[in-house]
Amino acid sequence: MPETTSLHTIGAQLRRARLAAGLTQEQVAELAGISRPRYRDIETGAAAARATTLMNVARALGLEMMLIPQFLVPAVDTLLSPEAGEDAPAFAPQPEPDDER
Amino acid sequence: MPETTSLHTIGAQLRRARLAAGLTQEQVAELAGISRPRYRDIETGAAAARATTLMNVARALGLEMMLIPQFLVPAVDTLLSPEAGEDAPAFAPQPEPDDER
DNA sequence: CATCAATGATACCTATACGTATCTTCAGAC
DNA sequence: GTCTGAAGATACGTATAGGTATCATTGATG
Repeated sequence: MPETTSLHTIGAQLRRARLAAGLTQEQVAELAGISRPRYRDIETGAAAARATTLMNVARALGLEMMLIPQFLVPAVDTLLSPEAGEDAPAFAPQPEPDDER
Repeated sequence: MPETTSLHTIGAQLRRARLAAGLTQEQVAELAGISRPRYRDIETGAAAARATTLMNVARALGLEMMLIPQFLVPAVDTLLSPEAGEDAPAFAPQPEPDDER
């Protein structure tokens, strides 16, 4: 997976969280202590923020950055999608809402 | 929490994962596509890597970077420490092995 | 129509992550 | 003792994240 894709994935997740919280880019940027153009770059995947910046942005949106052992990722994914789970094989491909603008 | 602390926390986690995998700094650096001095800075918390760099390093160590809703962090923490859990309040302060060198 | 807020986008400057090279320190092995 | 590998540390040049300012576009509202 090219890392630009990873950036887009992270950005899309941030955007979903931001819209769910009813915040503007400017508000999130201020909460995270960065400028709006920079937050925009992060959300659109145009730039790779520093780890500390990403953590600040995530926290501003009620998210926390964590490093998860790969073999536990499916279990965590199940936690993240309450409605999709229940009788899923716990290793489901994860439909990915794909809110790509 | 000052962000230098966050960097130290991440670095300590990477170090634990690296030692558990029996790898040298040089090997992890090469797997992650960065130089040894740079990996060292990340592991010691001396520098804030880019998000993409951190993701590459994490993957080299069998970890995955994820953004978790804060209210789910305790649940995920429980997943991460199977032996510590069981009868813990699920909101335990997490003893933190504190492998700081 | 005009107006305003939110977002997309560009340019320029500074701060810093990153690569490369180099040196030192420490712990084992011999 | 020497030798060797892993890790700590520094310096310098380049690439890029981040700040500030500015303009354009879109959508809603009057």
